[in-house]
Amino acid sequence: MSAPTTPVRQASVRAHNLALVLHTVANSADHPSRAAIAAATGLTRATVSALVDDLIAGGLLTEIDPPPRTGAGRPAAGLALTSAGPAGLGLEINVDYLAACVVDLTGAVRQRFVEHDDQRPAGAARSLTALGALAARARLAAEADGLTVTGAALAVPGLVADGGLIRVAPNLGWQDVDAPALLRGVPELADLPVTVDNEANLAALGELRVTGGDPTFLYVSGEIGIGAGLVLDGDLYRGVRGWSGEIGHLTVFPDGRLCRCGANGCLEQYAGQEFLAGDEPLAARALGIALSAVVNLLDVPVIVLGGAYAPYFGRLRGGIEAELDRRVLTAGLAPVTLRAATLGADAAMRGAADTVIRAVRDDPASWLRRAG
Amino acid sequence: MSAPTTPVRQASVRAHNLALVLHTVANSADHPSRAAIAAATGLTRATVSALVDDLIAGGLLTEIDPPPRTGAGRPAAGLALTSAGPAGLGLEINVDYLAACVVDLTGAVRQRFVEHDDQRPAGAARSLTALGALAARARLAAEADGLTVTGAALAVPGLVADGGLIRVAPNLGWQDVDAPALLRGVPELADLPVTVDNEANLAALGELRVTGGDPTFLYVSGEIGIGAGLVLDGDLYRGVRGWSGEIGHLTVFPDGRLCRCGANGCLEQYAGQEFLAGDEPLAARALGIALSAVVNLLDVPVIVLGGAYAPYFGRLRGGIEAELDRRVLTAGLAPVTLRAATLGADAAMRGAADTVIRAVRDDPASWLRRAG
DNA sequence: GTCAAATAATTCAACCAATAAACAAATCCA
DNA sequence: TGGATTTGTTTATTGGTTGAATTATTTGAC
Repeated sequence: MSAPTTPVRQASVRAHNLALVLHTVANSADHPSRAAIAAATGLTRATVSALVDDLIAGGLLTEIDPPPRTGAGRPAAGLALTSAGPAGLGLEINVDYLAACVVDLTGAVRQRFVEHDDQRPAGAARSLTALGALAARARLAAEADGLTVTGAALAVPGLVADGGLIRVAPNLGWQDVDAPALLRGVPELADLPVTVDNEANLAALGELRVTGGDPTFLYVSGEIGIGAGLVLDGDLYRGVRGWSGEIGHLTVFPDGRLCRCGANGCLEQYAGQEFLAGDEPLAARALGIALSAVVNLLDVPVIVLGGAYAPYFGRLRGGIEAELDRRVLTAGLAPVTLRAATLGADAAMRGAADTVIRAVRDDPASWLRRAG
Repeated sequence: MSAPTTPVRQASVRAHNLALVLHTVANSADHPSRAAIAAATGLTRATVSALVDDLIAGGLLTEIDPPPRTGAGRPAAGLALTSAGPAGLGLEINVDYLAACVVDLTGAVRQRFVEHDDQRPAGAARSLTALGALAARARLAAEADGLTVTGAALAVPGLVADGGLIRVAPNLGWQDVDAPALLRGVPELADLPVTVDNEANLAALGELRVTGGDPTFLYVSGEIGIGAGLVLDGDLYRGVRGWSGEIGHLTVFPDGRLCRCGANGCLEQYAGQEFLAGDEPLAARALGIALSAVVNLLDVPVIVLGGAYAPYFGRLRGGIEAELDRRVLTAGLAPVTLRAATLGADAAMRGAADTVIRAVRDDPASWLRRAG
């Protein structure tokens, strides 16, 4: 019933309006004044002033000294997100690399460490220890730079259950790995809250931040496996158990090739990385069939091809669009936009860092309580 | 960014908490006291008292006279939703019948009119005029009974655009029909806000109310066409343009039978009502393939089979579950529950009425303003 | 160069809603 | 009959927004 379940008190009003002001600054193209924020949000100037004072005192906003000039009247003081303040640690573990980055409140990447190395022989414990070391370096460098890392998120190519337990990551050969526990074993990270999520989910969030445009889209990540991240109205849809987006195992040819999952005709067997290069037309057709299922089911107006698909985009596009045109019931009423991803291999790691930042942006009040 | 966009003031706090109290009463198995509501919501007894007073004054709650007895102490006054108060008018137009019902705040069906008649030769204008007459009778009967009909919702087997425009209803032979405008032509309905939605979407909401259990499920309605309503976390997911749930045109056999939509191998060509009776095993297989796509994509834990599927449930179940087991990647981690719908042919009409009631339940403050 | 107009931001009293604590009401149990 | 107990109401307090008045700082006109 979408039942409201928590009471609201005055403090919640303030928390909401703090987030509202912070979002207004974040989504603004220029550096808005307090008055501009008041006009944009519908709050009074008095209220905005009070809220901005809190946000400045808490180190989330700063006044930009040379304010943007206009006509007559007292000049406005421009406001901007601070680049010294809370930051998110984004981590990624994949078949052939480990990566860590720190992103500040403005979305800028402040630290970035990548270690190319085949992780399959290492095993979960060694991989995560190595990642922990990388993460520790990133964190220390960021904090030396005046940032406060408030949390970490880890992207993995696999199924993640509640609590960050990695149920299975087939291409790494992992099963039932408690990644947060292993990362907490690294002293420099022990105090950080760590979340774990599917690589495609986080990559979708990474794309969301940079595209800025459509808040509803499907991000398809073609690696050895094929995953997808579904962003509905600006929020990642993870599914009830967190297992949404397993587009690689959508059936495209019911009696087709046997997949390692045990079923026949999974998309992965036609458009996975290893099949992609040899036969783009078939891959495009299979992708087109699977993607039309998504559009018919969810009415998603935009599809972003990422991971290994991005470099093949030009060769895949025509074949995919042909299937979409034929198979999407509403294709005649409104077209489906097909785009290549823009972030490349960093998407998941940046999306991971972004989840941490997003938590601060969505609930600045709790950061302010913490900052004193 | 799921950006908050509206300011919050004290009045919003009250509006939220009014909805919170109303929901608590609605979702309660018994008739809770003010103190019980306070305990359940986290509000103080004083606040709950004040809110309840408003809700009683506005005619949404009533005190139940013989209160449920407990041990010691002053006896509690039980609270319940009123059965005299706001009500929703649910309308449905389908190939072979017109229907109208009125549902009160408690969810009880207070009026129900069904007119069996083939609508295909009539055309949109005549069908909607006839439905308007039926709706007018239902409304008058309900208001004679002390109810206030606050709005209407219409279920149609077709694609609906913003504003209630029916883009296409293939089985009725309709195209670009402005249903709200035609209904407003009926004098007894002219003042009612009317929304229009897809039949499967509203049937899903109808099932949601009666099942009460899982707030995330897919409702599949097998009629001549096959539609689906997707309920995510208690809310209907309509898609960006309102065209979600077109599961009938999911591709199950890419080179299979030609569908009237122009594509090959749509589910509808294997599991539509006219194909269903002859060959249940194939229908079950096709449904299983399509439904595993849904589960792989969305991690939906429950699927409800309605419409023409409900009577075939026993014969379809095994075949569908076999495909789900084989094709859903996470089938080994957690099973998918398959259920038959419980509401029968009334589901869409009741779901429609429920959307109206739901609006009052979710925002009682605006009803109170109106009620004075 | 001074003053009016304009715009930005702050101050302050008023209001509204929730809270906490005290109080009143109505029952049970000894 | 009286204490214990639970419900519901009353009252003072707190916190946050509003709106109007005030202060601050610039442009432009004379």
